[in-house]
Amino acid sequence: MTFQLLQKDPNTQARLGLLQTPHGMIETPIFMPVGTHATVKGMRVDELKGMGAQIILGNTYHLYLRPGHQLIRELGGLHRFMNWSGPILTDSGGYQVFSLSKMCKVSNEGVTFQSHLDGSSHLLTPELAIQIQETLGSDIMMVLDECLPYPVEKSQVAKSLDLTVAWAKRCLQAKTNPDNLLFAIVQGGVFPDLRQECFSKLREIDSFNGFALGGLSVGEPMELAYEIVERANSYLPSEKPRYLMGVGMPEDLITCIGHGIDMFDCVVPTRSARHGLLFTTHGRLYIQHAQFTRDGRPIDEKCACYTCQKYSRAYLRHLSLSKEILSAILNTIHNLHYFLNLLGEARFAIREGNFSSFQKEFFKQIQEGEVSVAPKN
RNA sequence: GUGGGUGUAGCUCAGUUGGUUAGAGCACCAGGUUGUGGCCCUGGGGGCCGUGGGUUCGAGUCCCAUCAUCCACC
Repeated sequence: MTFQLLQKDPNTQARLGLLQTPHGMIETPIFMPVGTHATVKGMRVDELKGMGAQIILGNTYHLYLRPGHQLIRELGGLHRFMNWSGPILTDSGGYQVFSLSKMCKVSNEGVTFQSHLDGSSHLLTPELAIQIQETLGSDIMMVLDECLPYPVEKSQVAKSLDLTVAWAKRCLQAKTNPDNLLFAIVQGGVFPDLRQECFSKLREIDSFNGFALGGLSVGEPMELAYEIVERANSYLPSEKPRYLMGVGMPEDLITCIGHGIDMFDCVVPTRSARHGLLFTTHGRLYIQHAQFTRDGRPIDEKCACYTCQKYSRAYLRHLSLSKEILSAILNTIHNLHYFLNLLGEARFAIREGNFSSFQKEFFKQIQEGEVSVAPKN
């Protein structure tokens, strides 16, 4: 059994679990930092481990185009290549084909797209998506799916479902390594009935190691996404892990854990860090704001991260405005620490059986904002 | 010293035959950012048009002087 459900919260749908992968166990609920180009931007792997990262995400689309999956295999596989010995989840490349490539054309066979790097043309099939992920040495692979934008006609979403299901089946058949895990992706846009229909068809195939909810947080109001997640809890099998792809903000994570989600990934902590947006116990803080010019306090007085131990808001503001490399590094350390620590606290609360009060306290502190904004100049 | 060029937003510059309330990019300030292109999107504040005269109904624009600055030649 690869997934072990340890505990369920009495008042919410929150779950505590253990997921076994070829490179080790991970505790769920979990947040997976995104390492697109075989690196979590700005972070050394010992720093990642030090702040409690258990599993990271690599991008099939990017690594396939550069430096190439075969090259990575020649150099010992993705783990050795990037010096990360823990578990790695790889996406299928589907999302990036739709979001990054210059043009893409979907057929039953797969998706033809033009590289955003050099314009070269490629055909990504379900079989190739699996082959690339196996070649990289992924611990958790994702099926190739069609990710539709928002808003989109229901009829088009319905039509897309059959393709996503057919591709999922082909991905399963293309899988050659029994050790690696493979997750299916439930699509269906913001339509609960289509979501359930998609799941039912995937369930018939029934050999996936987990189920992901895809195609959310692509521009729809978060309330709609929450509704999809909440409803999915009723039909997703409790004995398999559930992964909400691409989500999200701290508020989204805490809400969706309460709806039974086990795994998340999102670029928000890392990308926001590079743009100066920091997450704190009391909500978001944009470090470039003039109010921090002479603020000698840390980002978050309750935070135990390296950045908060050593540096002031005033210094971090200066670095961010100067676009210094260290700005991205220190901000990323803080944001990732915040996200990973938040999930750690959530797991603790579930273990203690009081996740709902943890949720309430979390939102209370976020909404309160900062008690004192800045010292007088 | 002589000849020529340039002075417009913090910076780099547009600005039509003289015609409403002088614009842009960058910077700055403030929102946004959800399966990563070190971005991107939206809004905002900012001008004695070097200075002083003159012509004109009307001057950033034309004329004179002056100051600053750059280039070339003595």
